Amino acid sequence: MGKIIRNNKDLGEAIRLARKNMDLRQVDVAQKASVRQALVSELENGATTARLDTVIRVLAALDMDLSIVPRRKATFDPTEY
Amino acid sequence: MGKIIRNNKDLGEAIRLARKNMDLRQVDVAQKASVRQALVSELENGATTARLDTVIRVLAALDMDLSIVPRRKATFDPTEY
DNA sequence: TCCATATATACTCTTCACCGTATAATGTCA
DNA sequence: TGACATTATACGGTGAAGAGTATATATGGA
Repeated sequence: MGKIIRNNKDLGEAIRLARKNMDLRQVDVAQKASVRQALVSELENGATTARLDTVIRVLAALDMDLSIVPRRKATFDPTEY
Repeated sequence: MGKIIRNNKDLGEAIRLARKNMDLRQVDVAQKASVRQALVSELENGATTARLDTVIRVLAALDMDLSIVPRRKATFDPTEY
């Protein structure tokens, strides 16, 4: 169903996508989640390994939830190294 | 579908449940995830705010994945304060 | 091209997640 | 109840997440 997150790159893509879909700026998300705009930028670019509470707050700002699901084979990604 | 995670308590419960279901000890999970047994204990008890990569590794050791889903109303929990 | 807005990067500082290690507390079972 | 297995807690050390703040780069109109 939802997007599987196995690294910060996955997370960053998901966050940016969700933000664009809601037509929000990084500052807006940052405010809602009580973090810096800089952090949102870093997260979207997969530049940092965030803490769980941070991820949850940012996702909440984007009306998303973290969820735990049984593992399935990852969808094939030719760009993966 | 999967269990929604909105705080470390949610995470801890999910981890412990999954571990029990697989009939594993904390040490086993710890080894698989390359963390200390102590950390698994702390996570299960919601005693710490873990980092995303840690959560992912521990969940992977339990054949689980993190996933992002659109937010829905939380299921009613009478024990919530 | 100039200007405004948006995003990325930089720097110092503080806090805390996690480590290694050890041990206390709790369960389990003969 | 005693021996063993499992889980919880303790403690000093280290690295990095995130804050605050400032500024350097895009990006997009007029």
